[in-house]
Amino acid sequence: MQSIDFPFDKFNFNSDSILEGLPESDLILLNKNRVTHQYKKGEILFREGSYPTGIYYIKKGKVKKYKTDKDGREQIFYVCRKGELFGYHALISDEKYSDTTATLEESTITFISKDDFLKAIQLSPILSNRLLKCMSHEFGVLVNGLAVFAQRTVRERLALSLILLRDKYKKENQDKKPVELDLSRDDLAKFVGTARETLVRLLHDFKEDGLIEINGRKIILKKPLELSKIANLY
Amino acid sequence: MQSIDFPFDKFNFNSDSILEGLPESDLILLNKNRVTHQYKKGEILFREGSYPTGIYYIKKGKVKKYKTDKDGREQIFYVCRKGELFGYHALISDEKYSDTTATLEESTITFISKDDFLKAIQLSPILSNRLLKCMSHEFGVLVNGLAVFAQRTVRERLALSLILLRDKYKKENQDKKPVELDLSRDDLAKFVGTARETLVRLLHDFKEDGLIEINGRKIILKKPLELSKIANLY
DNA sequence: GGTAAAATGTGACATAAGTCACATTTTTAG
DNA sequence: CTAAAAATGTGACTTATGTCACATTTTACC
Repeated sequence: MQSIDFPFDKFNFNSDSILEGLPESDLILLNKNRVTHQYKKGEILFREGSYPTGIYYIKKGKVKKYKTDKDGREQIFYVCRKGELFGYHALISDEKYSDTTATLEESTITFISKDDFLKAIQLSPILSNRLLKCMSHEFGVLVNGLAVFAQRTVRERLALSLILLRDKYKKENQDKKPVELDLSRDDLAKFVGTARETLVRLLHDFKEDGLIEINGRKIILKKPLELSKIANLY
Repeated sequence: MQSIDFPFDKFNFNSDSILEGLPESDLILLNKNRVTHQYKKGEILFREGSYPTGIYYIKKGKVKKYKTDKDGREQIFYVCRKGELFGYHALISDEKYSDTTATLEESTITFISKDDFLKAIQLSPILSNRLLKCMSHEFGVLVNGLAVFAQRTVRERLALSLILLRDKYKKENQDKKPVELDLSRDDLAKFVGTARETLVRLLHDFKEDGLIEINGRKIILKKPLELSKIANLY
């Protein structure tokens, strides 16, 4: 298997770092009223334009964050995996959600109420500093994403997307097994930012060139290094 | 003149709010070693990939924030005007700059050193809270920008860009005079995310349709309302 | 004030990528 | 197990937008 040296941090939020190893006292505050809930695939956690009531933590599963335009076209701009926190921006800025978030697969998600979270921020400089650091990092990630959409071709974006998603679909303790991307062509197209038809054709080109393997809906990267060259970022 | 009800906040950072009316004690900390400098048009304040040494505040003028790709293509993703603060993300996240920032016109800019700024954050919960709020807001702004690049046509993006830039080029105490966008075709093309040739042709279409007026490099919006319809956002 | 350099504008052409209309395969549910 | 629904794949066609190669206008500067 090709190993690959890729700057994932330029494209990944780092929200795991917010709660990880937080002092017990802070965790107690946050966990006071937390509720954990099981979601089926495709369930919406919050919608763009609605008001936040709390934040979410993924114990198991994955969610997609996306925008829907006037004509109903969906653009996925981020996929959160296990361990990530989401939904805190709108809450902190006291605004409506700027995106919609839905599960990509069956997921277990913990909800922390608005009051608990805001109180914890006020009382814990550690938490507040971590949020500052995390959101500063996110700024760069989104700017990089924006540049990709503005400057790269669909083919380049697909190559990049496959690399980024492989990282998301990596399972722990399964370093031996190849990573299988398990999402619909539709969702992949919405992540890449293209039409499903175009996506399908490009996938077959990549397969022809031996860069990927396709098993039904599942995609396995055979030559991530070549793909990163096609992404043409650096 | 057409008045226009447009959600500018969805596309503008709000960094003015960070320092505005900050307690005197905090300002003293921040201003301890500040230096104000005059810049000519086109000067670079910092480059993507370099390490931050402080933050910047615009007393007069405008700067563009942009990414340059492998092939040298520039994508402007934000224009800061008088009163805005910039350069704090990389500093807070302790990372390299994710973009390059350069003056768009002759500008007067104050520099606050890294140490002073970081110390002020540690000592002032007000400042730290404002930064949190501001960066949460910026998240939504960048997500909106990303969606625009992923989903809107060049024509739509140009209409939107003209509306957003008019707001940036608005002069205080000159509500009577029409706002003149005074930037090069090249920079406008880089902001819209298109080729200069395409931009020029679309501008002439808009002129034909009476939506804008062109005086040399200067552009005046005659029908912002129509333009906002063309932008096709809501 | 005149000349070089930079910025702007235009025509011709190429092409990446979207759309539409179906065929085929896979999944779901009764 | 089977029918219906959803997801996937394919061919034909259109078009928005980029590229190249210059003409023209504006700006800068000795």
